Amino acid sequence: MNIYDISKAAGVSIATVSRVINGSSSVTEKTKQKVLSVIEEYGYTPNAFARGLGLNTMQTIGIMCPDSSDPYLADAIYYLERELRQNNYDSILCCTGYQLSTKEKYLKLLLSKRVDAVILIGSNFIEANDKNNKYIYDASKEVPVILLNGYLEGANIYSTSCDDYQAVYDAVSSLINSGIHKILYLFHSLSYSGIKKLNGYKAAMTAHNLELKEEYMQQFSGTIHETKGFLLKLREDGVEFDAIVTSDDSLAVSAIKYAKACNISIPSQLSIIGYNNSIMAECCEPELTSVDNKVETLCIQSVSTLMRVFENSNVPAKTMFSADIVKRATTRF
Amino acid sequence: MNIYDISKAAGVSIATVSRVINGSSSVTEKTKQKVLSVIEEYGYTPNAFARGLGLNTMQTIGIMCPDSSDPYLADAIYYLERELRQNNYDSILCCTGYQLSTKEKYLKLLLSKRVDAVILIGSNFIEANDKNNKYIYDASKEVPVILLNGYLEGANIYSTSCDDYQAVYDAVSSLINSGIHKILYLFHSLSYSGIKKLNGYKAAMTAHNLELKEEYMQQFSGTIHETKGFLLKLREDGVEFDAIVTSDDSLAVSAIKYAKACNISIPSQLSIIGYNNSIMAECCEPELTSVDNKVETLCIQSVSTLMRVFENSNVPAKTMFSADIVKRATTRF
DNA sequence: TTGTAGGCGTTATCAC
DNA sequence: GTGATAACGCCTACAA
Repeated sequence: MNIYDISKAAGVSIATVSRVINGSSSVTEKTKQKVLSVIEEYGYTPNAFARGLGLNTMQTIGIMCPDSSDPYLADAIYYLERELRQNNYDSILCCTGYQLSTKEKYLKLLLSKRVDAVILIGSNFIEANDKNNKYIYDASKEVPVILLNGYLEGANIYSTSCDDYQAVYDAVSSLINSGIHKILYLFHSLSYSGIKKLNGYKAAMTAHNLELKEEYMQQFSGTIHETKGFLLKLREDGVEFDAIVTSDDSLAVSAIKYAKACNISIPSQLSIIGYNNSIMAECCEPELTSVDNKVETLCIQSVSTLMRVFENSNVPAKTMFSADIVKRATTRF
Repeated sequence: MNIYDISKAAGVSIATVSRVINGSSSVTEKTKQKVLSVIEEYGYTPNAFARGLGLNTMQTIGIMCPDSSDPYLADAIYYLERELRQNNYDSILCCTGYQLSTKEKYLKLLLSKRVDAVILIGSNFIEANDKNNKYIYDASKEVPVILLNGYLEGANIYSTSCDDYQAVYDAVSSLINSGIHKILYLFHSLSYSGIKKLNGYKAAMTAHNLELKEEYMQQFSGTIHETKGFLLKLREDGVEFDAIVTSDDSLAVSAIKYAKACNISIPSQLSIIGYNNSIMAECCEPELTSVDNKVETLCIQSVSTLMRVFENSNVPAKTMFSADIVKRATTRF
């Protein structure tokens, strides 16, 4: 069932059928109705591949993220998909894991499918060594590249992010102002935003004349229970702290488990601040004070930016939102 | 840059170029190398739309789910995408929400994009009133339909599910055998698997000669805190229970919050069993005993079933796995 | 307002 | 082993 069959059945040319389908210019109401009724009768649907071939687009955006089951990234995917669909775009999802080689491979693959743009969720895509970002620059030569919570300077690259530096700076400052000085900063990785968060911690400590100790800046990746074990080990090794600020809610949940295991009471003896304000922050006990970095806002903005890029509007290459801190029960302020 | 440009530069015909690209039949090693080097030089990538038009496939599967930010569904999406990609298929994600009209609309939309198959995650797509499932039967006339945790009988419809009935039956029986008789069953919806779970509860109670009270079968949808409020209200209204079995981990987390609020100790005074064994089960305190309904297994099986359908292998229309109960700290057994 | 014809870039079927 | 050439189904100048 194609446009020829319809044209034959309706007694018009394929051009007219096409015009009706695309609601385009001047077609007599009468012929239009005729065609529509035939289309209805035969249950005809235009072939998206043929259309794609001609128009060189299938209205599809590639969404890449390391791991769609991470609650924070899952949220982002949800909002992005919703916004894109509202603009008549489909989303091809691609979970890359955290390896550079796989990211490169999958980004190429996505481009070979001729997506109209690519959205990279999370700063894990930006490598510290800039020459490893070549795959992103390469992509930007073909389609617009949208970075969510990452930043890279380049033509056709647009980034929307949250001010992670300031967020951690504020969180740490709040703790210090409430009289807590021994603050451990626990993080997953030194991705683009990972570095900004760490710098926020450093700056806040320094600004308040507190010594920056290596032992207070700990990187760890593992399950919730492995992370708990890591903290127990730290304590055994004599590292003392009255607060833990983390780069991710799951690390903060681990911190709560750690406190439980040691009979340390929260927040009187230990304050904890998470990051992302994900569902995990509400599941734990006590409920977690967490930085809300505005995923929904970021996603809405990203898609809106992309649509404006498609329209050739003048679009800023970088947009930044400030974060909020959602106070719950793991802090005293 | 298309196949003509390459053929010209390599001094061969487009047919030969095509053969080289697709690694197909007899091409001299020499001409093959010649073509490959030209392709390399020009950085040529075949046009996926044109290929799609000819082959009538772009190796793409539509994945539908009500809400990709739900931790359980997010897991499923992750595993499905991974398995599909291993089989050289892309995934178009489509979050439909819970409204029938939207599900219908989006399923049609997906089909109009000419996906090779559709995977529906979760039993929310199966309507109790079978005539409302017409949209699924319609879809199955065009492409294979894979149901994950749902069941519908029909040609070209394949379902992979977890034995929810037995899982709840076993969970409730375990409680009863440990001496607990006042068991509240709390659930979100009466979807296909929702009904099976409820029936599992009923059967277990009946099998142990316990009265089936309406007040012990409660349906509620809301946030974690709203659900906590609902349980508090139930208690105020005089409903007494020593255990809460839920259809979803988030409900179980709410139950924990409820117990906390009433100073009821877990599990000595109140046992709680969740469902899905999602990340939430490990975040809460005490950690949640939860039914593991094997998402990863379900996803692997679903994709493998689909691939066999594509090969025209003989494939069973229905596959069912049994669930496990993961014992943590909210139960005494 | 409507129709004709060419182009989009492949793959596949023939001949040679 | 390789090369013409016809689909695949749509959109869109251009012509009528």
